[in-house]
Amino acid sequence: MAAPLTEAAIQQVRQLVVDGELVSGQRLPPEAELAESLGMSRSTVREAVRALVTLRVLDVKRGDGTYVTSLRPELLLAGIGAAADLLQNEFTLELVQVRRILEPAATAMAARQITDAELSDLEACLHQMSVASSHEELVEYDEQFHHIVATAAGNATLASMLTGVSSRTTRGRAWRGVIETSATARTMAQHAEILAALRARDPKLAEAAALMHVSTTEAWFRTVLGAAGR
Amino acid sequence: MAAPLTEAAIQQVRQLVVDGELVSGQRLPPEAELAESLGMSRSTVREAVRALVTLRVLDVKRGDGTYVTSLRPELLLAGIGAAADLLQNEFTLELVQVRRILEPAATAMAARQITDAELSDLEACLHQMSVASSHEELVEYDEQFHHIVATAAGNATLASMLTGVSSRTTRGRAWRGVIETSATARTMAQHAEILAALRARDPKLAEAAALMHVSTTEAWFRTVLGAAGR
DNA sequence: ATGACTTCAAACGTCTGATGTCTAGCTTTT
DNA sequence: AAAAGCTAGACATCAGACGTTTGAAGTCAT
Repeated sequence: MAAPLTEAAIQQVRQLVVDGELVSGQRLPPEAELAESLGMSRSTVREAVRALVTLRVLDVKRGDGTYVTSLRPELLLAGIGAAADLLQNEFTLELVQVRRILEPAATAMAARQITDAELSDLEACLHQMSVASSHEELVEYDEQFHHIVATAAGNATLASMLTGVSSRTTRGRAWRGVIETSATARTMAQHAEILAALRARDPKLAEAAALMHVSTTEAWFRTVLGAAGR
Repeated sequence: MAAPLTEAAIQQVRQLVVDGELVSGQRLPPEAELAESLGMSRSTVREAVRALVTLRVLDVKRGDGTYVTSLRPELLLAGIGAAADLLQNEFTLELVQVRRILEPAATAMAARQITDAELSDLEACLHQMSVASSHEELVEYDEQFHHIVATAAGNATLASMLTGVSSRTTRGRAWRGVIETSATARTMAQHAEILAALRARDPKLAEAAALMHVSTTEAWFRTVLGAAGR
């Protein structure tokens, strides 16, 4: 049979992490040693390490060594965002649908435990959006707004996944739609409604406000993709 | 500044895919040509290719060439499952919580459009589970059951994410709990209830049945992690 | 003794070139 | 025309060399 040595190396090192023989923050043996102990050349080990770096399991510090990352959800699930950007148009609506499920749930959770500091941050975001002078700025603070809400839900895994499905490109396209349809005022109002619900610590209301917001985005994509897409 | 050539190569090739210059199924130039056109050595190009293979963007066929994958959600989001297995115990509960959000929603969607063939498959799974003779077999058919439901929801992106958060290790641990607490009969009954709701094409009921099921799992993990975990 | 500067060994980053192995497609044979 | 064998091209792996960066030990002036 074939000899996918690199793949084997990836699995072996990965297994060391799963089994707890390599813990978060720990330093790996130098590439040369690893190569010898795994019975392969340094090039092959490097390819394996590169793969695990891509998965955010390892972190290489040049001139120093290779370390195991914190293995936190924010890192390991960051790939979702990258993946979302690569999905074809065909799946844009699917992404929004997932967001439609996650965002209301997360917003409801946030309503139960959001801090005053986070509420202030949200208000600041809202203000920045209202005075934004460029499309990029608008998207930037919109992203920040939703990220704060997701984080306030107190579930890092959920927050990472939600952030991932709300990738920047999708968000950018949605805002272009908002502007084209002169719905900026309405969208801003929706954000204000979400903030108000959170401030009132009203989970049900927050859930509803978030659903309204995502649904607007969904409707926009449905018309665009339905008309031009295919 | 530093010269992360490999990283640059990854981004460049990735950008070619995003920009549509490399479409799904297309073959890339040979490593040698790529190296020359990107102005770097073959080793470096290989590391970049390896990274993109890990992300399931490229697929290397030895002796033949390197191709762009289908870029479907099942591929690009498969990493979620791998990531879930690497998450520390600390985040197990977070994963279950996400599943608690996604699974009822997906099950409700499935109730609206599941096919008769899929219903038959589910029944077959259920039967296999009832006569399973080993722990592995049980987990196997349980996994299959939920995967069919997720797929029947008609959203490949959602299905991939749901499958990802229901990683095999987590599922295995949950079943161990089911057996330890002699709750096998009850768990089987819950699956039957989900199937019944789907068969009745009753979204609300299906949602409720799925929520009940996931909540049982969540409760189990809460006791285990609360007691021994820390 | 303290702080800043210098030196240096270790480790990663990149390149080169050679050899092994596999695949697809063509050629030959039947 | 179908099956067996052959070959060019492409990936897999290896070995070795050299460049760059980093952290820390060591040095020196204050």
